[in-house]
Amino acid sequence: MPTGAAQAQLRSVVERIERLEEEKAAISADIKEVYAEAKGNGFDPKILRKVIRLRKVDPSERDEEQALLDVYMHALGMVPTEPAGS
Amino acid sequence: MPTGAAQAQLRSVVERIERLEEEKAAISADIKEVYAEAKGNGFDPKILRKVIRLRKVDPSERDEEQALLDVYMHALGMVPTEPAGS
Amino acid sequence: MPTGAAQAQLRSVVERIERLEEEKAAISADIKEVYAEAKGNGFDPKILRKVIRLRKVDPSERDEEQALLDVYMHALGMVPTEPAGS
Amino acid sequence: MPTGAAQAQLRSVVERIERLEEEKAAISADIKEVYAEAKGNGFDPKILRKVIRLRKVDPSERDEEQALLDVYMHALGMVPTEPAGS
DNA sequence: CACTGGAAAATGCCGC
DNA sequence: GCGGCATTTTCCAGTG
Repeated sequence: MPTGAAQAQLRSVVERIERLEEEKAAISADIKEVYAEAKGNGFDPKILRKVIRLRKVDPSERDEEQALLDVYMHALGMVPTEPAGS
Repeated sequence: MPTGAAQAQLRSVVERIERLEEEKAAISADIKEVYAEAKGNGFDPKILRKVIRLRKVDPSERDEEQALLDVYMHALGMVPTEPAGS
Repeated sequence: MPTGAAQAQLRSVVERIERLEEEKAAISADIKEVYAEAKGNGFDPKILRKVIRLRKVDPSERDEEQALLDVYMHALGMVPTEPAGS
Repeated sequence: MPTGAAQAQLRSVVERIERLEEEKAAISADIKEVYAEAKGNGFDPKILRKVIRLRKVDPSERDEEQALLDVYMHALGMVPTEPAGS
């Protein structure tokens, strides 16, 4: 393969990534700004983050947490024959 | 302040943040994809990341850190990575 | 300060850290071994990790989760007259 | 297999792992402490970490990576960090 | 053997 | 200004 082609490809890759990272950084800045603004309006950013985190994990937990709970109960020796939640 | 207003504000904040985080996640996925594609074309992702990181810090700072690193290495009796004969 | 002293100090620091990291690595290896052994006895390592993680977060959640719940209720518009904060 | 035996085994596994993780956390704390102390004595923790990382990878490998990095940097028109005159 | 997921490390921010 | 915390990024092991 011609070296020049590889070089062009490398430049392309690097530039694309850098471009995307810029966009990402911009979004991160926006998020930070929203938190700051919220803080200015009297909301506690830390708690805000927690709430948002909770909202994110809640849906995925629905099916997974249940299975995990069973295991956890096993570890404690509390194995009811049938899990209550249907 | 009316409680209702605070509530509306909170909802707005949370929704805006969640929206932004979605966008951010999408960009992250894009970046990952570019790395994967580059890897498929024979580029080493690890080195790629290193280059991109280096490009982010301005050269003077880079030199500065390097100088300090050299000092530490000397103090420890380490040879400061033989420069690849320019 | 005499350069020689700084050099000696640097060596000391580096050696102490490296020593500690060795110990840490040894412990990590032990942990891995326990997981491997458990797997050999029919336990699923992945689930095992999850249980252990759960056991770790549980205690801290006790007091914190409660406060969080309040906030979460706020987010849903269920605000009691007075905010708890001092 | 008797359930009771499995249960006992599980408890044993979990307890052993938790014990080891405690020890590991203690060591991590020690390491942090050494870094903090070193910083108090005028050493740059960031560079310190870099040196220690470098000492971990054997020199041949280090050179190899460096060579590849140089190739990439050249392809991108970056000057490969002027070596600090020996 | 590549990929996904999780653990560990490092960087940056926030509060004191 | 510094220490601590949270987030982010990187690395590695397990898995298909």
